[in-house]
Amino acid sequence: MAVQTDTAPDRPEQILRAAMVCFAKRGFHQTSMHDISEEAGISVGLIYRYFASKEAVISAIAEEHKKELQGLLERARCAPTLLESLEILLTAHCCEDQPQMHCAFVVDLFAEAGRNPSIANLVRDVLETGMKGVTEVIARAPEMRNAPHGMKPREVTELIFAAARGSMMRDVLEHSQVSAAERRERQLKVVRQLWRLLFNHANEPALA
Amino acid sequence: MAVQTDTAPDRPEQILRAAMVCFAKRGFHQTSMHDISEEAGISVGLIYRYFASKEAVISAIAEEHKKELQGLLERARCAPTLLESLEILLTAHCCEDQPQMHCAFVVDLFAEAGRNPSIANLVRDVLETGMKGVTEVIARAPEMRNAPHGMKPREVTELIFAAARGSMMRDVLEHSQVSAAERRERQLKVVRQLWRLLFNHANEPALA
Amino acid sequence: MAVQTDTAPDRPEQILRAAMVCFAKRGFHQTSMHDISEEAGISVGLIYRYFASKEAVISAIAEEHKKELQGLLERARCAPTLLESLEILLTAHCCEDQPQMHCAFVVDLFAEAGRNPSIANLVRDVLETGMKGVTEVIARAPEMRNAPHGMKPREVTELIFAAARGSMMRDVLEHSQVSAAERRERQLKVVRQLWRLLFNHANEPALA
Amino acid sequence: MAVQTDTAPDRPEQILRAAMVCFAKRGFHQTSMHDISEEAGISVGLIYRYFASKEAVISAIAEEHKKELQGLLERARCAPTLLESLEILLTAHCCEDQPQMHCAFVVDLFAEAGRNPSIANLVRDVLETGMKGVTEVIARAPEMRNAPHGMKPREVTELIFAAARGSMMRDVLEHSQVSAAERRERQLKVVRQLWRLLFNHANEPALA
DNA sequence: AATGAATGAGGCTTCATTCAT
DNA sequence: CATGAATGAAGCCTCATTCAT
Repeated sequence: MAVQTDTAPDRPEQILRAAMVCFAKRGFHQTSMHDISEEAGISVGLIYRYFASKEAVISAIAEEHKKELQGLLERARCAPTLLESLEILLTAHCCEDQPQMHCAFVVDLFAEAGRNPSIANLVRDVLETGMKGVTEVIARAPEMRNAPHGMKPREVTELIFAAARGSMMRDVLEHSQVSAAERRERQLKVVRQLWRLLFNHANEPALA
Repeated sequence: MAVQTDTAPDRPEQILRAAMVCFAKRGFHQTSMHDISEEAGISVGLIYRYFASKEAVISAIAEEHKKELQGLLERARCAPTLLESLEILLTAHCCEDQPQMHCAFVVDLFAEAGRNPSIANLVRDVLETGMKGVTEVIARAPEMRNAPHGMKPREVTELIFAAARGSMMRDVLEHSQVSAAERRERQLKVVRQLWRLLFNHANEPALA
Repeated sequence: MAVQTDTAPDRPEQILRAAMVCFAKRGFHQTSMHDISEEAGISVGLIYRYFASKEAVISAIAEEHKKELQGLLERARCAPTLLESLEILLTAHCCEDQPQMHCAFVVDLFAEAGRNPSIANLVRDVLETGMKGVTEVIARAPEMRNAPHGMKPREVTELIFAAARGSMMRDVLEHSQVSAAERRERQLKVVRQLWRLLFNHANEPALA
Repeated sequence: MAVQTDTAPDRPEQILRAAMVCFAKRGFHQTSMHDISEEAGISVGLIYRYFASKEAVISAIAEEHKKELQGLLERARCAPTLLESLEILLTAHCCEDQPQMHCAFVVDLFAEAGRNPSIANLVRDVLETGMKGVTEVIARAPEMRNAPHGMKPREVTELIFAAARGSMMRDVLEHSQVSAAERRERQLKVVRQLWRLLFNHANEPALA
């Protein structure tokens, strides 16, 4: 029924994608509306037809970030083993192709959340969603049964997420010096260490 | 010979303290030079007698952050047990009195580092200093001898720092909702869990 | 098809004209962007849509000055006698109606050229264009054939231009005290004297 | 009687010399009081003990310029021949050693005179003094008796000064590209041409 | 006599936002 | 729906001038 599906552009989507690129490159407050309009290939005024203000764009992006994270969660949930789930979750920020979340953007988002309550609420919401999902996955994991650490699933999740966020912050520092692939490799090593710490039997020898 | 020690203000210090307050409250790019001058109780022009530019103020703060971290490291090195060392290191960002580093500021600093190479270098430098120090502490710790995880000291440090940074990011989200003391308590719990994971024998009972 | 030719203002032109007025009145460095915007009846920001910076405005004016000089040159080239050519060239700065070059502005331009290499290049370019044109006019003039001074066309041009510039500098001193017409009259006298010196036989009687 | 003649510095003189250097280098309005104080090796505040304002410094410099020009005039008056007098007068701006007048400064002075009436008065005064002196020299010159041009001494002076000023403006454009010696050489050629035009018998062949 | 810390107005420039077309 | 010209507040920074020491 819908005509011109390929010629009628989804303006909001187009704008958000452009904004995402700019935000990841320069941060929220270093990005001007003109930057976004240029990246999107449209006029400045048109942005205001779909978003009330620059802040609205930022919020919308945070919403999109939430959806991406939900998708990620879904993929993690479907992974055959717990280790693979964790690998998916913890290295998501390493692949910087596609409309994926760049680590610089996420760090900026948290920084913004520190001052802007509405962003903070959004980010908290995203985070809680993600953590609930992961907590479930972990609670169901057979590895948890023999885990020697005595931590509750939620506690494990907190630790995992903290490590993931911390790695993201680190990545930001080496953004242009290390390739995404290299970072991913390094990150995977850390995930496996964490996994071994958490779920392997203590007497199993480390393999590397 | 120097009289009036109390009336002669240390302008650079005064400015940096004011800037720190503003940066923590609003972030670098949301803080105007006027904000800083007002917070410091001086005129805008006076800032420029001591700092060449706004960026110079940011860099100077980062330098100060480095010194604080070095002091923290010293204290951690002197702690009687490894667990106490880690507690000092990992919860430093929780006490927000005194000229201490606010977590919001640190997250903003990392975000800025993602785009500004000179800031990135500074932060990398600070980080490396901190990590070297902690790696030494860990390498010397008797707990490492019986550690079942097979990780090298540096690897352990990386994990610890990632968790610490990740916690800081989380803190940013709840800045005004949770008291520093509460956050500290929660954070200590995580540290102990991490410590147990890393250094305690699996069959040893948890302490706290 | 283009309607409203009278309501659509040529912004760059409007800005340059306003800037010209301000620069002639106050000099480059005494003129603020606000002065220009006010003189043009527009907002400050709008200037930046058409010119990248204040310096760009100065350069653009210098370019326009070049074009005016080329027009002047054309008119001089078409004059029936050499004397008339010279009168056109040497008294151009006396009539301060129309979008013409004010002498105060030109003196300021040279002063600026003394420190700003990019302006210096522009002015040199303008000057060279003018001098080449005049040299040609002189070389072709029948008066040169019997000229007793033995100077090459280029040398004559240099002298003429020096005298013209020197007169302009003088004019600057009496800008508001003497009318343009008076200055022109006085200037014409000097031109004729120079002309007689250069091209008339000594025994020929003065004309004016 | 005067003690410490060599240790007690003549502050006003010292300040003016420094200001002169700065003005020649950067122009009046690009020179800050701090620039001057630095060049003079004193504090900013001290300048205000001797001069009421920046404008007062500019005026004082113009006064000094007047004195220098008077000295120049004296030397020109003492020259054995008219040609030598003219050479002294017209090439003064070429030697840029000593506390002499730099051409960039003079052009800037005229530009300033175009807007600042008090400076304009000063410059006019200087100019008139100079022109009177030169007119006298010319009136007395034996060359004037046989001069074929029929110009009055004052008219000749006007022409000479115009050419001199015009040359100075030109010099400003090539300030850093041509050495003072080269400029002087070139300038001398022009002076001699002008002299020949004015005072040589028409039938004398040009030599150089 | 001399210093230089301190002020604050003002200059250049950017940018979120509006609106006529 | 779309454009982009236009606005003006605000940001960073400079600088003439003052004044306590």
